[in-house]
Amino acid sequence: MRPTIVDVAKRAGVCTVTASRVLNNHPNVREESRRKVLKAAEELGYIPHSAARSLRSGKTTAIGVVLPTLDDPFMAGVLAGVEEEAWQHGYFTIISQTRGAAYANEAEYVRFLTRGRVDGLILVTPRHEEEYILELERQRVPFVLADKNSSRPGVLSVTVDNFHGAYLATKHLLEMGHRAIGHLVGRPEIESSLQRLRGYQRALEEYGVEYRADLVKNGWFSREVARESVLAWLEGGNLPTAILACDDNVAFEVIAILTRHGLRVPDDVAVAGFDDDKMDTVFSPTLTSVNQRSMEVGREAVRLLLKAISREIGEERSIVIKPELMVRESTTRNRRGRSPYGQGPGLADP
Amino acid sequence: MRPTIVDVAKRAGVCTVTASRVLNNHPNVREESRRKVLKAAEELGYIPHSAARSLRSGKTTAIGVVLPTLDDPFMAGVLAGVEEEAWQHGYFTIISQTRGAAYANEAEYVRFLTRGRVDGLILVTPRHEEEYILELERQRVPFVLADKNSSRPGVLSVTVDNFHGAYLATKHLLEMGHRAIGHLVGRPEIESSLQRLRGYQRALEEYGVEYRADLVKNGWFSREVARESVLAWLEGGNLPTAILACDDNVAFEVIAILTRHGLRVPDDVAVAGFDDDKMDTVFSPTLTSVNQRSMEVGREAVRLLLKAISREIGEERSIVIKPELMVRESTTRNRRGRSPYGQGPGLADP
DNA sequence: ATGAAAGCGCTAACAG
DNA sequence: CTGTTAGCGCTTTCAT
Repeated sequence: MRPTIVDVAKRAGVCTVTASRVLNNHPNVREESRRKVLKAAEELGYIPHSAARSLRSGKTTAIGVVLPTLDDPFMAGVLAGVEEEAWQHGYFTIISQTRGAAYANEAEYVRFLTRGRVDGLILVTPRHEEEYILELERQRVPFVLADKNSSRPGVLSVTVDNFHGAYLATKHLLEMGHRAIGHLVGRPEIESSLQRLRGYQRALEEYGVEYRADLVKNGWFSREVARESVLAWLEGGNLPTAILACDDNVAFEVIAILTRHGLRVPDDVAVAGFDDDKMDTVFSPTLTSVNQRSMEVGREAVRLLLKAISREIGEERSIVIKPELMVRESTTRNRRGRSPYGQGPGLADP
Repeated sequence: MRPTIVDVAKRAGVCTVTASRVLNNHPNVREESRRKVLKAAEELGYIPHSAARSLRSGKTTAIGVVLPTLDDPFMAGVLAGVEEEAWQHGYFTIISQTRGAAYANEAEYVRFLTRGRVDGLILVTPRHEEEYILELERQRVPFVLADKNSSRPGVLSVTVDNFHGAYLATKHLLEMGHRAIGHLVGRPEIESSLQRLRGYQRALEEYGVEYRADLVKNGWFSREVARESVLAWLEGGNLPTAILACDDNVAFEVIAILTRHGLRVPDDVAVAGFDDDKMDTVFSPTLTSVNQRSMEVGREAVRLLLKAISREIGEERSIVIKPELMVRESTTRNRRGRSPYGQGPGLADP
């Protein structure tokens, strides 16, 4: 049988409470006792039982993150920030991915983690809010929403200023002289996608450029969908001179399609994306993109959550991260000419 | 205070045992009792306390995955497979990333999860094995190593046949007529990288091509390191006619450097990578790559782990996943000519 | 089909 | 500085 704290205490010749104190770095323990307990624990290969500890103490020293997928640069960034910040504060991070709507297991994961497994939760872009946000509130489980403004007031959240991101990118395109600027929208049911659309519209307004519905099409964070949209523009003869994609993956696809149709980026059409993916600087033209500072989102979410856990929440219930625009070749005319070595590899046919 | 099972039982007018039975779908409960308990639980917003449940039952219905990073297509694939398979068997998946050697928190995460949080562990490419594998064995914690053959016999593991993957790729390059084939090695301290090196060597042997030490350089899964290696070849005048990179990220970098130096891929130098990254088919030339079937790795790891948890381990203690070679343009001479629309975007200067 | 009693492993509160 | 007592919330006997 695996050793318990009783075995450790027995072996060290002290009572379990003393052993517990040593194992938890409490003060007021004689040096000799401390030594003996640690030695006994070491010899027995003792590992404390988390469940027992949590049950008694009411603490888990863990925070949970629930998100739809891990195969995404934004998510990876958030998680890196969460892990780093949590670790610094002595917390472990437990991640669960719900893998999309197919399973609809999001609520189950939240419930699973909620009681006794973590001290608080970070929900990244939750889909079926309604189902369990209320429950979390009722249970008084500390939680923070990341990358989504909750409709419920008072809910803690860290969001990227998507409006501002799209605004910056669109403004940049306007300043480069573009007037027919297309936008491939992520998903109409996702709040952040709508905010980007508004940021795009605002920039147009500011420059006195009329909003054209035919220049706004579906992007859906999907290459296939984006392809259809671009093809529709091409066939309709109303191809914009600049395109703001919903993410870099889609932006790459857009560049590929345009290139295949004999158009050059950025000379004929400028293209910008979202995410500042690490691939952005590998290929030519390098991709102009909105950096959402995802690690910062993760870090702030943890800071907010830890405050909620220790019931020190102040005024600040909603943190907004300002994205940055990374201007690169895909939107910059008169780029430093072609490579002196001739044409490099282009983009692939599908 | 959050409701406990006692509250639920009281409200339903039964004892806690009956409530527990209902909540755990035990048979032998009158339909009326069942109804009453479920109603009470619903009304109170009851969520069972995981820690208490685990402490008593000795089960968690959760499996843990510990891995160094999430920002990697192989890891994302493994995790997708794990989550899918585990969910099908009624298990939750808890993931922890240790974020590299910087923290050296790998062992701490393993210990943290080990007792009372999960029923078993999947360790993906563990770095500091020695530190805790022994401990896990001693504690009789079921665990499976993924993507790494343990030095200890009897340890459960799922590995990609890296030897075979590199062998397939090298053989393909040989069949395309190449004789000076370079290899950028991942990391000499990682077993899988060494296995790939051996697979590469074996293929050369089979084709009677002599192994040249000068054609094997550092890749380190790092763009910077790969760049140095390629530059060394260029300056040394011993550039191979084909290069097998340690992963797709490095392969992209290689293509970028070669292109910048006026060389064309695959016409002057063929390039292949590992991972079958989703970017492989976006850019031209599309990238030939070894698909490691990472999802399958994850699925098999779960199957093995669940057997270990239920103590039904049979003969099969070590599963080997056969990778597949995805042949694409970057290694295929006489590719279907240039795009009829002229040169597409090339690869970027750094 | 239901309940009473016991205790999983640990630590907070108190007493010494 | 150390120990005794109690009990976190739940499920597993074992009895009825």
